[in-house]
Amino acid sequence: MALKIYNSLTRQKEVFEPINAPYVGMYVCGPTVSGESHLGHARPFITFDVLYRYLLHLGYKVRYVRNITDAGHFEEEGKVAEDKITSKAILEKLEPMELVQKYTHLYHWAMDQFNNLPPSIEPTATGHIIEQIEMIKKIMTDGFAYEANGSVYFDVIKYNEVYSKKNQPYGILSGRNLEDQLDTTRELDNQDEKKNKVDFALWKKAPVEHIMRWQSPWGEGFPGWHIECSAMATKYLGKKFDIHGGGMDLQFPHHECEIAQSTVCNHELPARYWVHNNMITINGRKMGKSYNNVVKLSELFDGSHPILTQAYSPMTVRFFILQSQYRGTLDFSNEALQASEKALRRLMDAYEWLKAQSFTSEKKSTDASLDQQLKTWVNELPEFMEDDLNTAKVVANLFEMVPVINSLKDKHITAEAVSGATWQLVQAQLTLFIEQVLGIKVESGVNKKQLNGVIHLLIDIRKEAKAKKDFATSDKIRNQLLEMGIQIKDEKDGEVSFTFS
RNA sequence: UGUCAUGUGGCCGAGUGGCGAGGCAAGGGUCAGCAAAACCCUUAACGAUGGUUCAAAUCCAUCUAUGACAGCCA
Repeated sequence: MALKIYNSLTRQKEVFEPINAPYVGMYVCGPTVSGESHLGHARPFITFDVLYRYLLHLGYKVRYVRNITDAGHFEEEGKVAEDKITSKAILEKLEPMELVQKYTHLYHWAMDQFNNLPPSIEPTATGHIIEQIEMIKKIMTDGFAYEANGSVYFDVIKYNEVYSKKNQPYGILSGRNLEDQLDTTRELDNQDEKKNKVDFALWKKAPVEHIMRWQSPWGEGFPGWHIECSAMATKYLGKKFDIHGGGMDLQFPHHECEIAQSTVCNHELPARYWVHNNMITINGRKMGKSYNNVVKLSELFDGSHPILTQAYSPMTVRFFILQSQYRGTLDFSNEALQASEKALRRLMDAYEWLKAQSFTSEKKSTDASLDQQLKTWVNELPEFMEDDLNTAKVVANLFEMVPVINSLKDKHITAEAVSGATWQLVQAQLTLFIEQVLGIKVESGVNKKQLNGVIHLLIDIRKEAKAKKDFATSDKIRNQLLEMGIQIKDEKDGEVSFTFS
């Protein structure tokens, strides 16, 4: 069976065939580091992490490029032309790059919490200004962009005229036609610079107060929103690469514009497979500032957002996301997260127990149908992954096996019911799919507060033992704690303290 | 308003026309000093109305509700 993924470009599931096997190039749009990452960011990065992991598992040599947008773009194109990062920096009295650094660190921290593998290359927009300028120059030379008052715009109408004849109209990815947009695009103020309202900026002239600015053939300014991804993808993955990923909200206009830019420069569609994850909603609503329901990842992990009734661990959130297929919307609620938390614990308890067992392959099975059923569940795991990353089905099968494992643990079934070889297969495949493919790691459920409580309890028991002159017990507690790296010390005043070594 | 999606049991979510995924919750039972866990069993859904079909959650049409995009957004 071969890996099939849904290609937004062709609107169907397609068998994945790399251009240049075993090499695979994958580009995923990363975050704008003008603020802290929120729950919405978690989905694409976890989704594409799983795709990355699965491609690696299949034996591909993957170059995974995920950018960091640190240049800031216009909040409202044409109207205010204000740099998001700069404006926030003034509010916080931080240098723009200081702010970028701060949020980049926080973003990396969150990615690490989720157990996402780092990408192969993580280029920044500000590190590729030259490449972006070169690309814009090329687009202008070919006549698909024009300068107006120090800014450069992409000529969408002209592009559409020329490339419609080559079966590649503007709107090829999003399924929009240009005529509709010309009719319905809202009239924004101050658009006189553009020949047409559908045109988008490649380079923007920097207003005097703008801190982030670079010298260009058109004066001082900063790059437009879309050009960075085209420039960096081309630089690191070539003119044509395998997979381009991102959130569904980026499909239009961002990815559409990327296609137009790259096509003009490189004379071909930049990527073969366009993969888009769907959005996360909160209690049925989209996350957005106006709804006051944007949950930052740090708030999610410590439960500090008012919408949350408790904290949720990174693995709970990861598991929650993987319980659905990436192309559907996923509704977040406390109830749903709590369900995931409990479910994950049950799954991992069973898995960890099984992992610690040893089986000998000589043992024959006494329950052939159960033996066969386990093999079937395990063998279906790759099939589900290869059907457009149906992690929901993978998880469902994992849960089918939990009662069997627990029955073995509680001796409701005998160890001989299933052959040793099958148990070994189950062990190996569960490790592969839970840890490697889904990227779920064992979380220690014990926090410091609980641990301290336990130590105090042991200290109390030791005190009681000493009072009864049961020194065997008291020494056992002290010595074994010491072996675990916890040293308890009897103070002169009779109090007991402890330190972790 | 345009474009595109979506509507599955109390909640979250899979579903490739043909014996009702899975998780959480709920009810009953086994086990058990109590509790928890675990195991077994049970309940329950396919937005509405038509249509195609031997057979539809699944295909078609209309309606309805919700959402996304069209300006930033994962």
